[in-house]
Amino acid sequence: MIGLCCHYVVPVTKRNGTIEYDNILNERTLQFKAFNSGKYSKEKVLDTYINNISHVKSILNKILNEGIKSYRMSTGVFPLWDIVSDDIKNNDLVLSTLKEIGAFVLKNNMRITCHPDQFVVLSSDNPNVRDNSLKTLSMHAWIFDKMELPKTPYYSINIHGGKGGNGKQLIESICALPDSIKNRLTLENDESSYSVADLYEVYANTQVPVCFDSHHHSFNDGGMSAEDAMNKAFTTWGTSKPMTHLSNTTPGLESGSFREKRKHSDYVHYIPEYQLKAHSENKTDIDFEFKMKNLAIFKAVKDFNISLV
DNA sequence: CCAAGTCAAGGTGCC
DNA sequence: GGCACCTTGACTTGG
Repeated sequence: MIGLCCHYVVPVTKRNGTIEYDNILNERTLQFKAFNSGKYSKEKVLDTYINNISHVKSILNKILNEGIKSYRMSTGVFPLWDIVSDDIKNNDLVLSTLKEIGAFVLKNNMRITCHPDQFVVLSSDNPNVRDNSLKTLSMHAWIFDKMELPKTPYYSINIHGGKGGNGKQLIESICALPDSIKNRLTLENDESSYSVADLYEVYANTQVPVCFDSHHHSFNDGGMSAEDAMNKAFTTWGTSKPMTHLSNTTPGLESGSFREKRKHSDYVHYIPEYQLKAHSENKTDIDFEFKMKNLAIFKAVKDFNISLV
C-alpha cells in the first residue's frame, strides 16, 4: 500500500488567477500560553477536538474512495492533550468518533499510523524530556486504544532514535514503556544520529521494529548498502508488514549542502529500485513524504506504474 | 485582504 | 551563538 501523510491538498484558484494548493484537512490548534491564561473555554477545547477528529474520519472515507488505504495521522488532532481535563478527552462524541474510525479502518483493511513530533526523545539525558516524551506517546497510544486497534507495529507509533550515541538510554526508556506504547512502537533511521545498523542494536534489545527511510539512509548509511539496510529492517517486523518511507531531494539541490539535500520535493522523481521491487512483491507499505501529498501519489501511480494497494 | 510576528517542547548541522 | 530544519503551519495582530 502507498501511504498518505497527514494532509490532503486541492488546487484553489485565487481571485488574481493564480493557483494555490490548500490542505482540506482543516485542523485547528490550541496554544499553550493561551490555555494557561484561561483564554479557552471548555467548549472551545472540546469543539477543537471534535472538529479535528471529524476531519480525520472524513479524510479516511475520501481517500478510501480514491484507493488510498494507508494514512499517517497528524500529531495535532488533540492539542494540549496532556493538560486538558479528562472530561474533554472522555467526551461521548470524541470517543464514539474514535471508535467509528477504528472500525472503519479494520473493516476496510486500511492501515493507520502516526509519527509523533521531534520533541519525543526517549534517549535524552534529561529525565523531564523523557517524561514529556512519554506523555506524547501516551496520547498516541490512547488514540489507537480508543480506536480499538490491535497493539501491533502494523498500526505504528513511529519515532526517531533522538540524541545520538545514547542507545543505552533509548533501550532503557523503551523497556520501561507500557505495552500500549511499546507493542506499537517503531524506530526510523534518521540523517545524522541513528542509522539502520544503530537501530538494529536497539531492536535486538527491545524487539522494536525498524522503519526504513530510503532518503535518510542516503545521508547516514552506517556502513550498509541501502538494499541491505532495507532487508535488515524487514527482519525486525515479526508478523507485521514492514513500513518504509520515501522522499526525494528537491530537484536541483542533489549536489547541495546537507541542508539543501534534505529538503523534500513536491512530487516523486525517483523511487529506489529495491524499494519499488519490495513494494511490487507486497513486502512493504510505503509512506510517501512529498509536499504535494495526494497529488504526488496519484502522479506517481501513473509515472511509475505502481499499485496503490 | 495580506504580511509579519509569534508560538511549549529537542537535537543537529550549517553559517 | 543563532538559525533552519524536522512528518506538519495556524493563529493573532496590524496594516
